[in-house]
Amino acid sequence: MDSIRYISKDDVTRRARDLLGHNLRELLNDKDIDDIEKKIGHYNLRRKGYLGELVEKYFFQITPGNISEADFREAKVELKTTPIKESAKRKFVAKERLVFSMINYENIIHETWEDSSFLKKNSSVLILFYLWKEIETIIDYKFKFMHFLDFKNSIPDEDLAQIKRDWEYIVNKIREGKAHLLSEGDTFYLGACTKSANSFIVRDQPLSKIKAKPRAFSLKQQYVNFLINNRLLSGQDSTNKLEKNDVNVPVEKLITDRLSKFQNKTDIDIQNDIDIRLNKKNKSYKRMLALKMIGAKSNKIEELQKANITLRVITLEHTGTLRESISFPSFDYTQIIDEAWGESGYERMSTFHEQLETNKFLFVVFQKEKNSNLIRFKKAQFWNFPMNDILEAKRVWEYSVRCIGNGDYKDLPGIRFSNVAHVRPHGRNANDKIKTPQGTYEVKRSFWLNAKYIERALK
DNA sequence: GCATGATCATGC
DNA sequence: GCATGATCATGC
Repeated sequence: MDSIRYISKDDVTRRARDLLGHNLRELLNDKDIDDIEKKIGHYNLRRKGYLGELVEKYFFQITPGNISEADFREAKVELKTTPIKESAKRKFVAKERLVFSMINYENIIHETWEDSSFLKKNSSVLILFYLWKEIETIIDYKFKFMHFLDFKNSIPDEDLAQIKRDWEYIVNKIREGKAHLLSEGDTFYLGACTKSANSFIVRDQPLSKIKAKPRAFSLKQQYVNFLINNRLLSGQDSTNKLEKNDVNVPVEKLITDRLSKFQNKTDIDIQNDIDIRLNKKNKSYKRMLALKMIGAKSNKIEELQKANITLRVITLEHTGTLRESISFPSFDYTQIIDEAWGESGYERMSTFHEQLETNKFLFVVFQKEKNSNLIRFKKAQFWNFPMNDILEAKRVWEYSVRCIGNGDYKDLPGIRFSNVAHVRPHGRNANDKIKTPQGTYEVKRSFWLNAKYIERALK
């Protein structure tokens, strides 16, 4: 039974404004605070998942019931609380992806995007952004911004078109009996992120006997950053956007089409074609060339950024083999030993696992010419880590964590340990060291995807 | 040819 | 000043 009625969006907005600049501790009376502390206990006061519930119950004084309906039934508003962090460069950034409702594998295969339960529940979402800080409990988080997200009206058309394609990609994968192979990296803006109390929970899927992890729809962290920048911080309008005649062309196609025009051309011919001169001695020569080929106005491409896609230039030997492995950022020895591979209700999944599940790559592939210093553009390929190989990546990670925990840095898994990934130094030089759990200092290292593995992925 | 360690250039 | 992406160098 609602003690306050919210008939319209305006009613909700008016009340929500009182939250901004404050936290629950300031806004609620002592009795409520007592009640909260008793009911959910000190430990759970650190669980962000509870904040949404508390805001609904104690601040808005509503009790959402049916999960298929919006939290504010009459006003048809869905409420979300989500953390942001202060960042030196960009003022505020999303701390996490924005998670929506669970994907019901059984039912969703019968839906279309237009009449999807996702759109129904989320046609109007009030997002309350709160400032996250390491030490605080959830009733101390201060709310900073609010934003009405209306999928049908407040998302740019071209992004909405991509979100629709993402939704369809996810649903089709379930229709093919591959729910267990879903990965957040499969899609661009809307992802299927794992969501469960721990990594052992699995559920049935309708078209395969293989159990799948529970997943929910989510807007990718990088896309939320874009929303924050553009909607909340009156950010600069998109100067890094690609120019296009038809906004309905998916970015994926736009980029591969643009690049395919240069197929089999040498770097010199390509420069002549687009009338530029780049310094070949520059270490990022090929990367700059690739950006020019795509038609990027700067070294960033908004469409890729929003989708968490990183452009990687790959150079094959003239024989077609790939010599160089692909690196991830270096890890912190003292942190990695406290991580768990999968998620649990309290811990996020390990950084490496997260990188594999969320990152997408745009490989721009060149090949060296025999007896010449010319390179030839071969192809562009979008790629993300296939979930078929995730257990092998886990094996490498687990072995690494064990070595680090034992202080056996010489035993870290080299390229022969696995055909998927390995650990290698990755610092500025041999003196670029960081502290280990044993208190010693070791050269920075990172995970790398094996060159042979990427070579196969490119075929 | 490959494994492994080391380093460089750039831009944030 | 440092992370990031992209090699380079060496030795077997």
